Amino acid sequence: MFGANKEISDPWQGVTVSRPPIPDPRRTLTLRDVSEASGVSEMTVSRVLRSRGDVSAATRERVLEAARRLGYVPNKIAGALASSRVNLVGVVIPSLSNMVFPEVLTGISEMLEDTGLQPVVGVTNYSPDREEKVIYEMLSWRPSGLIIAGLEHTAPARAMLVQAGIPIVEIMDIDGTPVDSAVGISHRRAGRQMAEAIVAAGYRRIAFLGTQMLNDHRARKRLEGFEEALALQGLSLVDREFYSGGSALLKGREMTQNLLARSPDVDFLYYSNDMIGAGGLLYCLDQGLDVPGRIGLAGFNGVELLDGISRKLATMDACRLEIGRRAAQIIAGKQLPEGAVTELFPILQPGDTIR
Amino acid sequence: MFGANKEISDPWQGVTVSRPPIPDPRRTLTLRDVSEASGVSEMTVSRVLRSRGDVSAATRERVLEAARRLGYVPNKIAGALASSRVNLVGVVIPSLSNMVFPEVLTGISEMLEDTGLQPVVGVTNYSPDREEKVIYEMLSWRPSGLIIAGLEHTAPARAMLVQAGIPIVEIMDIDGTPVDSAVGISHRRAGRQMAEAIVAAGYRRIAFLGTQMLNDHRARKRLEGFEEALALQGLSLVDREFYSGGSALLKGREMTQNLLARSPDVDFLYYSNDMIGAGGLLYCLDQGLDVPGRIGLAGFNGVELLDGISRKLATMDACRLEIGRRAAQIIAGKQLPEGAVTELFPILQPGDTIR
DNA sequence: GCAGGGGCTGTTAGCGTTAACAGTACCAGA
DNA sequence: TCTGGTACTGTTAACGCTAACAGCCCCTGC
Repeated sequence: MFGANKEISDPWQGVTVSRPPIPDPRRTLTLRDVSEASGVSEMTVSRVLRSRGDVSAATRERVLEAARRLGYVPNKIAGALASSRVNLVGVVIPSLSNMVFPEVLTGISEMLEDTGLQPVVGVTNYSPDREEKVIYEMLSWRPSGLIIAGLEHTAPARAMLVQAGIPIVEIMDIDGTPVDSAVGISHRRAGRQMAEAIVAAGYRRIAFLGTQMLNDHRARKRLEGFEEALALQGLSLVDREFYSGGSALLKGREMTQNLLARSPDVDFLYYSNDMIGAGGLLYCLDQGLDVPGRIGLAGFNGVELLDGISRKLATMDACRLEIGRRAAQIIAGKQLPEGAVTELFPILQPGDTIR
Repeated sequence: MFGANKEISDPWQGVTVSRPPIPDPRRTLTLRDVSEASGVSEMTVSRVLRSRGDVSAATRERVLEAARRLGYVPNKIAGALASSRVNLVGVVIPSLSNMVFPEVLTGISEMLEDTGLQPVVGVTNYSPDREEKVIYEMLSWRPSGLIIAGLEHTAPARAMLVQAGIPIVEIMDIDGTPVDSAVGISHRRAGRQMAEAIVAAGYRRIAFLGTQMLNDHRARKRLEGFEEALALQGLSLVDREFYSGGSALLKGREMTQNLLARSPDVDFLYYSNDMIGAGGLLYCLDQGLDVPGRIGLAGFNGVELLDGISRKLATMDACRLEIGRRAAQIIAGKQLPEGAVTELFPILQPGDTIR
């Protein structure tokens, strides 16, 4: 079959002779077409297009010219099957609509840039079942590695990850046991630290406002750490308010209004993320409340996007960019060892909302 | 080769006999392994796992049990090559870090949900060269369709899209000639409409604040339409300020401060997007300026995220969710015809910042 | 009894590429 | 002159799966 090249003297003649029926002009091109158009074997074309092995300058030029003229685009499906090498890295994250994961992605892409590896994103919407499906789908493309947010997965999902035989990096969180390696921060510790800072600043009647989502384990762990540290000081949350969905800034405003109406004497509001925290801050400022004197506020994430607000919300940077970078490094085999936990340490930024 | 099943009576015996070297326990599994483990042919396993064709309930159960037990994950690379069907839809967008494209993606995923099609995202960072590479990369996976932001592409990129032989949907913008089909709004018209509304409200000394990016064609077209409409009223921009990169809210604040220092008598600020518009609004409010009496403001995009700010910024919804939905529908072959331009019409939301 | 048709399972032949190996031609050095 | 190498090109056999077809068995209806 591949011997057809032998019969060809004029490459153009070969094209029509060797294809019995009328060649469909919009059929997608193969290496074969370029091979026939340039009068060399498919293997040589393959070598030219991948810049692998020695090819004479003249041949290379002829092949490239033909490929360009025909508009040939290689078929990676076939290439991947033949070489059992796939330049894809799966990235499984819960959401794209808050600002945190896009930044992680930026860190990943940045680090993968010069490796020939390409990230492929899958979104789970914080649903464990959906995550399981996304993992299955991703693994079925046999990627070179997988980066996945969080340490909590369904049992089958975990089994798939173990079985996959590729580097797996669980990101964001390190409070748990990774399948392979992990890069992130301790959210429990982050919650504790914030609580300690708040209490040290003299606040005592503290409330929490956050997401309802059962599957946002990182938010849950922060709250657990937070309450744990309060308990050590003999304190507990005065009130709490949960939300789900909707516009974060507006939700923060509404939740804050509700909570202050219900518990007017609280002196600190701890939010599970910066967006709702900023909404709350805007509300407090609109109400003319003395921030941080009468009431303090803090969020989480260090969302740069919000820097333009008149008062800077206290927060903790989640090291998103760095997490993305490190995870990509592990997958790409740069520097870092696999099978280990890389802990990063967020910095508390007191901003203007803690006295 | 595939006849091996005939020799097997005990499925387990077969496994060791038919693989000359010691089978690597962590080798990735194939249909063959499931076939041997369940005592049926590879084809039957394939049928069971794809629920295609008739298979007896007993056999199906046996196969599924074996697949589950082994932890088999099908190899889509091989499947796609054999069936020349790929359930992937390429989505090429310029950025993930402003809020607009994630929402488009949401619309796309939502519509693709029940079609078996899966979006794969590529980001170009507003670089035409990068876009060309991303398109090449995507097409080399032979996706079922491609959704791409904008109508402006390099010549080779355009050629590739034409050649690809798959449905191509160019989204966001319709001011130009699509390769195949397009779904979007007229940014030129959007700019005109906003200018008309501003002039109708009595503002006369109008300034523009926006991105510097040469390759954000939609922002450029909005500005062109805006100036065009001003010209018809005998007006022109009093001043303009550009930025690139950085935190949008903060940038909006800084730009506004600069511009007002330079041109204190402007009475309207037209921003190229809501984020910098919101930053500007916060600045004006902080300065105690009378909005919208002394000075009016408007942005673009209808970013819901910002709804919690005390004063609502005038804006125009870019129909992002709907654009994503329609584009996905075209790719999936639902309802809409290919090869056509679908124009959507954004609604001007005057908010609280136009008098 | 037998034709015809489901229901179920297996076999064959690729899909388009690349790894591994097999040349061939030519040149340098012994 | 011959040996051994280098530079270049071609051939063969997969990669893991599915389309297409080829059975086989059993049942139904005449």
